[in-house]
Amino acid sequence: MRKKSSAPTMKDVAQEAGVALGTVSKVINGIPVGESYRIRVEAAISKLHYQVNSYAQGLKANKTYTVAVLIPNTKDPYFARLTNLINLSLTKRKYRMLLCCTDSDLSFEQEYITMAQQNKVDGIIGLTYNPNLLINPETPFVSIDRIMGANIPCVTCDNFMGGQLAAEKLADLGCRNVAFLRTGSSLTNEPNKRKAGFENGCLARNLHYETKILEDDDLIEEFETFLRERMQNGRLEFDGIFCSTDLLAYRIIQLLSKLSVKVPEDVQIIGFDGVRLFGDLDYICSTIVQPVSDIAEMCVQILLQDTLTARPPLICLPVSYAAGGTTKEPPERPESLSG
Amino acid sequence: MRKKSSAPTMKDVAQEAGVALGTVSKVINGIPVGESYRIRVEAAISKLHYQVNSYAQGLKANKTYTVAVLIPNTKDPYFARLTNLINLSLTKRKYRMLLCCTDSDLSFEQEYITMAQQNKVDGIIGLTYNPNLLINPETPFVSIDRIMGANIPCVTCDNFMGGQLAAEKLADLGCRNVAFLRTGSSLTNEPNKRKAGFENGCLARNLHYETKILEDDDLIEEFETFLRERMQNGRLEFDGIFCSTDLLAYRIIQLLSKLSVKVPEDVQIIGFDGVRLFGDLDYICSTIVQPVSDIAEMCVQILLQDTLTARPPLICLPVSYAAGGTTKEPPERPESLSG
DNA sequence: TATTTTGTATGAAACGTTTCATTATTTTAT
DNA sequence: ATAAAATAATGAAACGTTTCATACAAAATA
Repeated sequence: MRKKSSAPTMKDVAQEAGVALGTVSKVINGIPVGESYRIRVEAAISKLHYQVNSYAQGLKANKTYTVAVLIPNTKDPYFARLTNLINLSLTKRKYRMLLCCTDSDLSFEQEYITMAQQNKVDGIIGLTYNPNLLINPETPFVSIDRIMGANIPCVTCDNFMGGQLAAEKLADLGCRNVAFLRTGSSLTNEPNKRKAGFENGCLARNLHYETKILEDDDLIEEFETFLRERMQNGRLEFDGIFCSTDLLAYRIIQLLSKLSVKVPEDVQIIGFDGVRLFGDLDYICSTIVQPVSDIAEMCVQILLQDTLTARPPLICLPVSYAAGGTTKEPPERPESLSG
Repeated sequence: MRKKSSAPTMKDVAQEAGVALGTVSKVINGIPVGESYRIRVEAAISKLHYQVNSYAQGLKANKTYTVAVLIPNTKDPYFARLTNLINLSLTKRKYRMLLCCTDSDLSFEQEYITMAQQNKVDGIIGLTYNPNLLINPETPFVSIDRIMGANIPCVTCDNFMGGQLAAEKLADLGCRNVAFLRTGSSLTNEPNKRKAGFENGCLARNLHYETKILEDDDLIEEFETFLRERMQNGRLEFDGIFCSTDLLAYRIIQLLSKLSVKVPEDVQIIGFDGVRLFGDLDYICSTIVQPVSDIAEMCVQILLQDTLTARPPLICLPVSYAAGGTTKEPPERPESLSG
């Protein structure tokens, strides 16, 4: 009689151990059984190299211990860090993470949500852009930075306060004439409040300000035109710039270097996100730091807590400021070589 | 009679449409059925908002269309990029990616491999460090940068050639006295060949060289001691340094700035990996660039191809050099603001 | 019209678990 | 020693699919 070629099942284990199916199940799930039974079952398991089939388990339990995370990409260090922290938080709770980089393809976002509803995952954490996502209200969903609907919790940082903080910092550092730059479309997403907060802060400190927004991410060259127009005799009329993200800040700095404008001597720059090199070395620019650990933790906590008690639809976490060399202060060096 | 509260099943659809179970299955799987049947089934599906339960499918098919990716973290931009590209490549093939950041916890690596063997995933792509991983030969596994065993394919770049290239570049740029620095333990992983390649290149070009290796990643401060010892009258005796990774290069540059050694004027530095800011902006240092797209693509290709024909156990992809401002050449600016 | 062939829908069985009503055994009380 | 109660193992049924042998109807042939 040939040995079965496919993987051993609980039935095989039961037979080998000379016990019933239910007994094997109990041993596997840590439910107490008689000493002698447990020993025999364990022996059979290791003899046969038995492994549970989690699909059969999932079929019964309708629970997968898997969460889908939708994120534009992992190349942007902010997203990469967020992903890493969400993964950590999920792992702590014995959950697994199915990662979907939606990149520019908005249809991926819907596809993954559909998948979630096919029981492949227990819930979704999504940083999405597609404005028409169909989310079944039965599917646990936590949104990052975008308000999706009345019953879908959204975790974000205090973007308004962040904008305000940027204005105040620039004022404190001696700026009198500042600009706000942003790329990306004007969806109903929370980060857009950075602008309002900045304006509010400028008014409070009596700062003259101007705003320039490019809807299309790819047309960043237009900022060059904008900045050139604001130059006279090789001098930029702004002495401070607040960029909606660190990525944008970095590109603006490149641009300014091309225009021979010095940072931070001629113009001070503050970004947003708190991006660091290699995740925890230097800040790449002075920046409003998102509490990325807290955001990750909060998303997971809200998603996995089964109590569906009334909860605030919007969880807004505090931001902070960090000097990163693009303002007239000594940059902070988080935990590097402080000898 | 109350409506069932749980999600509708194929049975419900069959009943609603007045057809057999098998017919519903066919419609769902795109197998031709009579026009009138198909229409009725489709109507029932949309009426009931039916979604297939992929756990039941998985149980039958023993196939999950999911691949686990084991990676230390996503904070390191190189890993983040690799993850992103693997995800892209998997998505193209209709596969999903279960991401596991193993971080410092080596036991996670084994846990995920066990999981794969419980049919939660169809295969694994792993960049692992745990030297004692137990991999069932039945489980499709592709290793990155580490040779795991005779029958486990390993994808890597030409690390030896990379080291050689670094030496040659430094020689071409006028260096006469160079150093190789590395952190991390000396496992049997492929990247260790960078050292041999570098030494080989130095010998070929008649460069004087020295090597300093720190087994423990956290003791990077010891490089400070090392470099201080190699200084006389405020002048470093090396005019070129090759670092085993861009991360290390970056930290060495910080260190040198503290010692008032100028890069690239006093000492030229070459790293390894090809890390760029935000994934595709500037190189953060002059570097040996890994063909990260090809590595990702190759891993997926090898993992998913069902033909188990004899294949080379080691796939070695070519590297290239890129100037990034830490050597005496104009840095390359990949696709940024080339106005 | 009777018979064979072809094409297509049917639904029971199987995948590998977990659950729980039933049965067997041991312990305690009388 | 017997009855009752407590404890623990048993294995059939169910989870929601896919598959495939069977049944049926329509078309083709005699």
